[in-house]
Amino acid sequence: MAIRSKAARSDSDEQLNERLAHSGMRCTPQRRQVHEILTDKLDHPTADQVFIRAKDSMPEISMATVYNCLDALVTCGLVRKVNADRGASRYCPNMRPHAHFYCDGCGSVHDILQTITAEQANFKMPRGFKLENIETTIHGQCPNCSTQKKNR
Amino acid sequence: MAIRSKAARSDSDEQLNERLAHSGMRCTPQRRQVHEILTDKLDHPTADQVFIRAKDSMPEISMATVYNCLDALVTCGLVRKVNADRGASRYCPNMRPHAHFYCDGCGSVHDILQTITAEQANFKMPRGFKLENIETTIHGQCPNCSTQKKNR
DNA sequence: TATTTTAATTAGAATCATTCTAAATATTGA
DNA sequence: TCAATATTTAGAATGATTCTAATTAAAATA
Repeated sequence: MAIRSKAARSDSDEQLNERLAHSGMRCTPQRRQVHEILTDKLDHPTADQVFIRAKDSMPEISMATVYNCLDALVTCGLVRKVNADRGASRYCPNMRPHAHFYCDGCGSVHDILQTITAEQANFKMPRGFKLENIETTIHGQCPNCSTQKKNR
Repeated sequence: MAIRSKAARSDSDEQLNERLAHSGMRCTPQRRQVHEILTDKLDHPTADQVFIRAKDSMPEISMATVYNCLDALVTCGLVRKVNADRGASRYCPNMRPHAHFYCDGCGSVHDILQTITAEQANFKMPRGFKLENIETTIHGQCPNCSTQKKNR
């Protein structure tokens, strides 16, 4: 069950509305639903997982719509698409700068609320290359996987 | 045309041989060919591009073999698989620690011979998470794309 | 409000990159 | 040489995603 008040929900709903409108897109029940799924549980689900969760309360929703909704949310800047390998893309509603921890054991993704800024990194870019954004992915073992490894 | 001496080539050939053997794999003409393609031109080609280049001097080679060879090279530690988005994987024979610059204009990938170490980054990992490796991807515009953008 | 325009949803086909399968070849070791 | 093992090959199968065309919904306009 979602642990947010009605007020909090309608707040984020308004923001959703506004952001979509700003990109010339409509706020539909499906987009609201997909957005809610992402903000409810911050586990970086794949399109497939979003589809399964969405069907609970919206049995008619189609996979194509889930992709459309996710795209819309990415386009209007409410969600990030995360790709650590060539597996299915994952979606993250946390738009503050942060790094992603990627468990090489089970493939789970977790936010690490820190980043490396361009200044901090002080990359000497070759002539002509324009640095716009630094993305940091940390690979390792999540708590589950690292204890399992020990006990083998 | 490749700009390396025969001596340099046989050097890397020996290394290839050794590394493959170390992982219990054989050094076949196809693997040699794929390895040479990667070291010849450091443009991070996709499996598809490697396939096209390999066919020049080995018209019989199959896509499955290219994948097999690339896997073999990755497994024996001579090549890295690079994934900046969900497009085709790219392959990089530079095994020294370095970051990748990814041009959002044309999708080209370039090595940046610098990295961020775990110490430098000083990530405060949540309890139980084991950091093993930090991967840095820089997004931006390559020289070509950034001048094109200006002149529009 | 009725009508037109535009956007979004849907199911299913198509596509792309990759992996799998099974048969044919090549290589290594006994 | 013969057996065991690894590699290559073509093509089928898979997984994730995108595309297509028809339908439905929403917004804008008359």
